[in-house]
Formats: sequence, C-alpha cells, structure tokens
Amino acid sequence: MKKVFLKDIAQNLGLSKTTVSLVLNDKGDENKISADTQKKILDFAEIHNYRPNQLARGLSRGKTETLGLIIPNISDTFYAMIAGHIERKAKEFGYTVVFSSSNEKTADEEKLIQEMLNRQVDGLIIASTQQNHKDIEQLKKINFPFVLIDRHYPKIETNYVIVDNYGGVKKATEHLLKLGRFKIGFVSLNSGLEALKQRLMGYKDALGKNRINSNLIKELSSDNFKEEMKLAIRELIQLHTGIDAIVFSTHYLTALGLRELKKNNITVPDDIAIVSFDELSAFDLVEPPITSIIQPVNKIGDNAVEILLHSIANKNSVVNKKIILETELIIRKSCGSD
Amino acid sequence: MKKVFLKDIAQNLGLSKTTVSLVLNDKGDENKISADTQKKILDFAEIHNYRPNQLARGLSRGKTETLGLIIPNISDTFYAMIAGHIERKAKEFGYTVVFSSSNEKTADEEKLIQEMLNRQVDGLIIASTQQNHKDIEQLKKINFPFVLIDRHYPKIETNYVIVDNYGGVKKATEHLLKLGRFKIGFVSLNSGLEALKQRLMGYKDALGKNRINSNLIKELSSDNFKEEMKLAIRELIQLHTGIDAIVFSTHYLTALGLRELKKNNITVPDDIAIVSFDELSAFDLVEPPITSIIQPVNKIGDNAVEILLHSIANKNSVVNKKIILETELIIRKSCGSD
DNA sequence: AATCATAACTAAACCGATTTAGCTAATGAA
DNA sequence: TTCATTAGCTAAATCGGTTTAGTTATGATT
Repeated sequence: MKKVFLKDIAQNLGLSKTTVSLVLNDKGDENKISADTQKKILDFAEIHNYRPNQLARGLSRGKTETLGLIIPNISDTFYAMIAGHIERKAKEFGYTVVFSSSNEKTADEEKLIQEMLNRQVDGLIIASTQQNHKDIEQLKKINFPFVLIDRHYPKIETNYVIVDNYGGVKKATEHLLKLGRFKIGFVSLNSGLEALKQRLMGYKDALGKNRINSNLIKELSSDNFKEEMKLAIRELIQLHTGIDAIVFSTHYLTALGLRELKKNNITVPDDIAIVSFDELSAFDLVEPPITSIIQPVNKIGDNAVEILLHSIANKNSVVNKKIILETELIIRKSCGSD
Repeated sequence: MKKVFLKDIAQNLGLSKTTVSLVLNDKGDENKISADTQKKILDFAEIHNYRPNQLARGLSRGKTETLGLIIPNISDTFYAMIAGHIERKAKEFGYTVVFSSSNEKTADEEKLIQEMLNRQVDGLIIASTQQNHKDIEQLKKINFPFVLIDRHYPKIETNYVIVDNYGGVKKATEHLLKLGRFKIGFVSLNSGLEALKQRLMGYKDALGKNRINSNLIKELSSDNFKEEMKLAIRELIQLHTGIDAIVFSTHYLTALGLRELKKNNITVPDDIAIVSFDELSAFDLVEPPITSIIQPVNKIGDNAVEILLHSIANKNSVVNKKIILETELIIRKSCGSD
C-alpha cells in the first residue's frame, strides 16, 4: 500500500490531474465535471486513502491555513491556557497552530518571527517581549497579518488584544483600602513590560499621591527574582514599614512571595493581606485562598483569532483593531474580607 | 522592498539558481564555488534579507524539520510542561513543533494524525487516547517515525516514554500505610487509560488482598467527574467506612476532591490524609501542602525528542525504544507525616 | 599537439499540488 | 446546413526551492 498522489489517481482513472484536483477541492460542479466522473474520483481517493501534500498545496495556493503563535513560554499556565483557546478557535475555522516560545528573549523572538514567515504561516499571534520594534515594523511594512496579545507596543499602530492591567490593579488596591489596609506593598518585576508599568500605575493611582511609599514598592529583576524575593519580603516586613497588605503583579510572584511570608511566620491575611494579579489553578485551595485579579484568557484567545482571520481575509483594507478586556477580581480570604 | 527569491539573487548576480542554492546551503566549498562568488551571494542574501520558502524547501527535500505533537490538552499543566520541554529540546536540533489537542477524543486524534502527515511533519510525538489502534498500526506499517508519550499501547510494539505509574502509586500508598493509615481510598477516572489502570494496581498491590475494599475505590466518569466527585467524597466519608486516607489518581482530581473534603468539614490530614498523583504548581502552598507523586516532565520531553530524532535519522533500522521513568514522591503535610 | 584533470559553474528535471487558458464533441437554434 | 453554445475535460505553466548530470575554460602532462 504505497502512498498515492494526485497523479496516480489521474492515471488510474484515465483522467487529468486538473480534473482530479478540481473534484477533490469541491470545485467539480462549478467546472461541470460529470457526476459520474466525480464519484469515480472521490471513491478512488477514499479507497486509497489519498492525502494531499500540504506543502505542495500551500506552495501553489500561497496559503497554508496555519497560524503562528509566539509566546514567552508555553509552560506558563497563563500562556498555556491562551494557547489552548487559540488552538480551539483556530481549529473551528480549519486552521492549525504552530507555536514557539521566545523565553522572553528578544533575539529569540526575532528569529522565531522570521522562521514563521519562512514557513509561510498565514498570520501571526504574538505575545512580544516588547523590545522588538524592528520586526513589528517590518511586519507592518510588508502588510503581513498579525495580532499582538497580552503585550502591545503603545507607539506602534497594530491590532492587539490586551487586558486592562491598570484598571485591574486599581480595583484590587481599592478593595484593600476599603478593608482598612492602608500600608500596601507592591511586588513586581523590573522587566520594563508595559503591562507591569500599567499595573504599577493602577496601584499608585488607587493609593493616591499621599500614600505612596517607595519603600513598599519592590521591582525584582527578571533573571534573579527568586533570590531577590527573599530579600524583598524581608525588607517589606521590617517592623518600621508597618505594611499590612501586598499586591503581587503576577501569579508566580504571588506563589513565591507567599512561600516567603510563611517562612517568616507572617500570617495571611491577619498580618498582611495579599492580592495576586493572575492566578494558578489551585489558588482557591491555598491557605488562605488567594484573592486574584483574573484575566479572560478565553476572550483573549477568541478575539485574537477572530481579528487575525479577519485581517488575513481583508489584507487590502488595513484597519487595526484594539481590544482591551476587563479583568475580574475574585475575592477570597487572603484579603481578610470575611 | 519586495520579497526576494532565489531566482532574484541568481539573476541579479548573473549566476544560476543552482550556484546560489548550493552556497546558501553551505555546500559551496564542496562544490568548488569560488570564495569570491560565495561572498557575493551571501552578502546579497544578507542585504536583501533573503528568506527561503520552507514549503518549497520541504517539498523538494522531502523533509520539513518539523515535529508534530498531539496531546489531549495544551491547557493542562502537565501537558503544557511537556510541550515546553519538547519544544526546547526540538529547537536545540533545529526542529519546530506543531501541536494540536485531541481533547481526549479518538476521532479528533485520528484526524490530527492524518493532518500532521499531510503537513509532512518529519515525525510525531503522541500522547494518545489509547483507543486509536488503527492509526498507530498504520504509522508502523508505513514506517513513519513516532514516539508515544505518557500513554502507550501495551499490545503494540512502538517507541514510548512513560512513567512507572504502578510503582509511583505503590510507593505513595506504602507511605500512607507506614504512617498508620490503613483504610485508604482511591479516586480515579474510569477512562480506561492504561496509566490509570496501573495506578489502581499499584494501590491495590500496596494494600495487599486483605485490605482492599471496593467501597473505597471510586472511578468517576470522564465527562461528568466534577459532579460525581461530590457524591464520591460524600460516600467515602460516611462514618461506617472508617476511611483515613485518599489517593487521587491525577492532579485536578486532587484539587477537586480537596475542595469537597473542605466543604464537608473534613480536616486534612487529621481526619483524612491525601496523596496526589501529579501536582499543580501551587500544591506546596495549599493547606495542607499536598504530598505528590511527581513525574519527570523534562525527561519525558527530552527522551521523546531524542528517540524521535534518532528514528527519523535511522528510518531503515527500526528499533523500538521503551523508556519507563521513575516518579518521585514529594512528601508534604497532607499525609500528616510531621 | 593531443590528452587529461580540475575548477567553476549551469540547464533542466523534480517535489506534488493548483490554476489558467483552451480544446473537442455534442447539442440546439436559426 | 451552419454556427454558436455548452458540457466535459486537459495541457502546461506555476509555486520556490533542491539536485543530478552535465558543460566550458584553463592549466598541467606527456
């Protein structure tokens, strides 16, 4: 049972490749191929398990029905969830997803984008390192369909789907204030990501100028945050800071920070209340269950795919869609609200 | 700045496509292309940002440097981690990964395998639904390189990388026995997956014939386990069962089960100790921190890629590699050991 | 002067599909 | 009877590379 090609079908049935191709692509009727011939072709293909070579197909049609997805890290729950939704949505429209992780490295991201282009993906969904203006501009210049997710370039006009980082943290911080926590710390990364800047701003704006205390703001370095967290927590809980709450800017910092707090015998929420931006799937089981600002991963994925497919279909008319989704504050015991 | 093709380079430099292709594929020296010409070509390609079309390349070379990965669900932490490791390892060897989720549906898996073949991936890594003998046999018949991970077909000779499910659970159950817990329950799914059967066997063998009590074994249906968990936990904690420990056969069941136990005011581990096969990333923060049997995701990924690349390279000599990796028991408070 | 090697390069086939442009025979209308 | 139309099909170009099997010019060898 050797592999059967279009040519084989044509030869065996005494027809041309053209006819066979047309029929198999469901263009038989519009090309007036007789019902009889069509049936013969379809039957033969079925019986011999004909499977078109998608490379050849893609090459001649100039389309691959493939979307490229570039994310920082597929092992991160957040991106894994997004990838899952993107894949599901893409599949609905007959598209396959190729993914690659940039590991937050701009150089890797550059390479990946080029590779994806080489592979002739029809469009790209990118959660960028945000240090890659060059490629983003290039994609724009060659009018290549793409959507940024999670992170966007404020100074470049593109399609994007992000969440309201500012509003999310503001809401959460205000929640803490309402509960009488006024000395609120903020632990984040100094990666320079726009999203983190927004989260910091949300925190600051919620506090208001008078309450901001830069000693309570810790921005850890991305490469060494595990080590630095230990120090940061120790500094924050020094007696003289009087800290009574901490906002963590992302899920894994929360997990890390909570571990440190526990090691230092701090009781959450009695001594210090905590809020997490984004969550891990067991945050409701953690002691105490953690109040989290959660992101609508499904909407991010769905919107990204829809926008991308739309701009693939309408390559000529470039209209950039900008979507900012709301976050949701899930209130649990870590703020001591009950 | 329009796209530049091989032909363009050739024309602009007054050379043939052959020469250009050879040089760009680093075969200039062995084909005695002069250093001068080589430099010209490389420079031109560099300046004009030449990017070979991988479809064309793949079509004519019969290779795509792409691996297909089929898993039940990319959103599941466990598979996301594996995917991450597979991707990283594949990248080391210059391969890209295309993934697709089967959602545990055999029909979907069948379709995905065919699609991957159509796309001319060089090899497949599959975490199968285990109901797909047909395609696995077909892959063998056409001598297509593939590796099964996480789930294998005991009755079919293939490459595979799995973990010692039996041993993992046995070890964990014995740990509970050593701590004086004799009435141990087992909560799993009735999906028919070999791995789950093995886990059940590990549990039974650790207990020994005398202690097995089928009332303490709950196998929930895959479609409705969330609802059934409520009932299962309620049945297990009926006073007359005297249950003092539960082994959960997979991470999300543990999370679910623990929630139910808490709702029923059961104290873990005082009333009931628990052990989880596989974990979620915050299991050490959960109250109580959960003793877990963890799987070496990195080794699974690394081994799978290595074996696959090996069998791609040696298509002729088929030697099936079977790897069974050890699990590790991470002891935390949920067994009451401290 | 004839022969041979080698350096440096190329023409053309090929991978497996899609698609444009056009052909032939049969039918129907005038 | 003739011409136009249409049904039904096909030849060949094309997509953008790789690769096989040469070719040509030059210098060395006898």
